[in-house]
Amino acid sequence: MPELPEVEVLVRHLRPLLRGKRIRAVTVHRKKVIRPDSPRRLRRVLTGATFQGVQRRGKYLLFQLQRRGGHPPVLLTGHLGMSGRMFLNRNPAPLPKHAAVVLDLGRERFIYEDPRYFGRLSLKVEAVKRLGPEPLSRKFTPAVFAAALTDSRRAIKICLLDQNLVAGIGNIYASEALHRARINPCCPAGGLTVRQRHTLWRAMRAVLTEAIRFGSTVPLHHGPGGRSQGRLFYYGLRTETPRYYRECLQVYDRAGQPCRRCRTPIERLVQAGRSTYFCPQCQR
DNA sequence: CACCATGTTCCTTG
DNA sequence: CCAAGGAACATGGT
Repeated sequence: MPELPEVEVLVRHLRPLLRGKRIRAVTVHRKKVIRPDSPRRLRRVLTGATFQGVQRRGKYLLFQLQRRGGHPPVLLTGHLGMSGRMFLNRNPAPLPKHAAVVLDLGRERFIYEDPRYFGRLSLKVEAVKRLGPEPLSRKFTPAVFAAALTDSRRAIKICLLDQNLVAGIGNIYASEALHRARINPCCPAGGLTVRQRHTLWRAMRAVLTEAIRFGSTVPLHHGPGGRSQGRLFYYGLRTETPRYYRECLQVYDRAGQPCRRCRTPIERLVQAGRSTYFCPQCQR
């Protein structure tokens, strides 16, 4: 589930659904996902609080909550890890197998479920404060991006995954952006020309913006008739094509398949223990 | 059984 | 100090 576009689409989906809803009860099924908070503290802070807004910062969801009794507002932060999902359910309905935290909202409930439990739902904000600039914000200019890459001898793909350099890029969109910019993922970041940095800056923003427009890689549910027929719905937004956006990716998870631009087989390599996909022809 | 997976943190080594 | 590499976390898919 988890890169900037997936989180952005989820936030847009949740925002109107949560606004004004009051938390009646908090159930923590997996303590590790609320670390370093305790279930008791989370219950004490959240019970009775009302959702005011939902924002995104990098891959984090930020839930702004208004408390009663003159207490200051509180910020609940969420991260989906590798496999997390957040959604609303009608209240008396079966919980998913890996429900980690459930917020009782009265007639509905908010469910954070995560089979691998790598994600977080907590009151901790330190990691959010350390994040680099938002790649789609106006403050993220080509100059800001170029400056962040100077003097770095790390491979450019590794830099794109560094959340303190730019917030929100993950393994899928790092490969996609580099292919779009026609830059080899192994290039030392500090060795890129000014022109290449500008091209990559534009490619990153284009790839992220397009993914958001298409509803990102993860469908929330299918239209009437299920998977076999009807349209796919991505967090409530109808897609522009009757296909998974995942199938529109240029290189990610396409090792051995022809590059959509030049037909050369896509290659896979491992950087920092993670797969990188690229076209050896288009990307020098 | 093997290997892979949209992420982050911590630890060790150079 | 920086960089790179590996392990850990925990479960599911192929």
